[in-house]
Amino acid sequence: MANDKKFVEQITSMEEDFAKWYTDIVKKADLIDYSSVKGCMIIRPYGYAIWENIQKILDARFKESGVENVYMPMFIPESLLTKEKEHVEGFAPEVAWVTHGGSERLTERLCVRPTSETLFCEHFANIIKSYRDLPMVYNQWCSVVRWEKTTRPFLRSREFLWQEGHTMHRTAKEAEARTVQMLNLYADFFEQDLGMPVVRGQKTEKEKFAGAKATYTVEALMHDGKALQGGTSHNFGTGFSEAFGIQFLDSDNTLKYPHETSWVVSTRIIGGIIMTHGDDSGLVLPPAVAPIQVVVIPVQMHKAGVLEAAQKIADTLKEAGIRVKLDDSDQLPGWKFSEYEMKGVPLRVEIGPRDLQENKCVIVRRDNREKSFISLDTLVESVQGGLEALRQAIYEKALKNREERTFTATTMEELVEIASTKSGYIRAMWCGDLACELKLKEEADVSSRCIPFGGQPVGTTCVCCGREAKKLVLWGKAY
RNA sequence: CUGGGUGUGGCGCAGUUGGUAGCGCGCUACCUUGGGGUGGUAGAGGCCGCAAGUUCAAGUCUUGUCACUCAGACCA
Repeated sequence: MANDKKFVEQITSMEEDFAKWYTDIVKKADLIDYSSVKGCMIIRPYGYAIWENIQKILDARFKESGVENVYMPMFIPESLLTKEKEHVEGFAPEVAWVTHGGSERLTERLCVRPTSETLFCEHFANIIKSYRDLPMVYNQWCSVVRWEKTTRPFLRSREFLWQEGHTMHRTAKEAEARTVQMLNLYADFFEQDLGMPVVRGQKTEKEKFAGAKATYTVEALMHDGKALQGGTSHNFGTGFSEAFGIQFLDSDNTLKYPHETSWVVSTRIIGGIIMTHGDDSGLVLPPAVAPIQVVVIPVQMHKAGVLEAAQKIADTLKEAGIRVKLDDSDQLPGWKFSEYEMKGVPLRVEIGPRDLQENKCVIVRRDNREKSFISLDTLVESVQGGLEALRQAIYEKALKNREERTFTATTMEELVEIASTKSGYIRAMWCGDLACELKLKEEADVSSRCIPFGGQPVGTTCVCCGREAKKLVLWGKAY
């Protein structure tokens, strides 16, 4: 039953204006509302449910890997924040300060946490005494505040939700292993659950986290060819330990500094989901995090038996552990189709009088709108199969987009040419010098996204200066 | 922070040489329709972002300010 009718236009098309398309979706899919404080957004039930699903999946995996959840205060005294030099320099420009309690001026101003390394470190210094106290593998789910100049829902807001893991280890080797372990955990989550292909790699000195020894990243490519850092995992070495005087007595009876790691994902990944999978009809949600995985829409629901049949379908799916919603509101079916497409519900089940007689229903996939008529006897299998097929299809589509948008440059002219005419990743060799990185920014307006793990060299000399190069870097424009 | 755009019922907009606010969608009720936003009837809803100024009179002119938004710089 081919359907070539025009679909209702309710949002700006991607082609026309990607940024406007994005904000249209965020609003029309009921994910957020703006608040009276610039850059602070209200995450509405549908948007928050996505975050809750993300939390549920990640939290379970964290705990499987030995993570314990804690909660740290939201205020950091100025003296504490400034203990690690690189760290404070990285964050000072964008922290919000509390200067008064009631009407009284505080003797020391407090910053609203932009991140909690310093708080964790202060605490670790108090509780770590012996090698027997290690490793310490903590995480917290909270919000942080960064006074950004320009803001965009999910992508850059002044307050945002995240998780921040902070761990302390006896040896450098163990800390490095944890850093990589968490990076891989994120990568699996992105690829398997969110259907977002990622590149695992290391950040350059310039792009790494303030105070870190090494920063690893999973980089995703959005539909418009801009990169988004999905998750990040840092190895701090002993830098913070030394700054905060965290020491433990090792089994050889000498005092040592523990090795620290930190790893983060934020609500920004919701923006990533939108910009990876969405289309001109709205959101497309990966089943793993979709608040509603299947919507059941009765057609001619006042005819005998229709609503009952729809209810039975919903009940059957719910029993099978599928998140299902029956929409028996008095909106017209066509209206409902558009509504749930905007909200990115992966599968739609239609049931009407015609299907009843034949013990059938219609399943429609959100990503390609393919309709199939299925027997009610195999409903659960068909729906599960449909969800799985969609999961794979959106991953493949995103992967194809990335492949089509990954270019290679061996000369500066080539790189500038690509950067000015195309949008995506540019693979190019780099000597490791900051000057060349800055020059690429200057001349091609690209930044280094990461040094991919196992990246195959595309040459032997730096694309910028011509000196010997060993590292392949993915360059691009980022959110 | 720099530069551009926009602020008028919930949303999208109109509003002429200054004369005291209108349209579409949505919302409410009823009818109708129902496999891609059905059609109709009757309603509710506005200190025109905020503050000064000019004027007999300001949505309209002036200045300031705030917010949203886009493009940069910066960051998850």
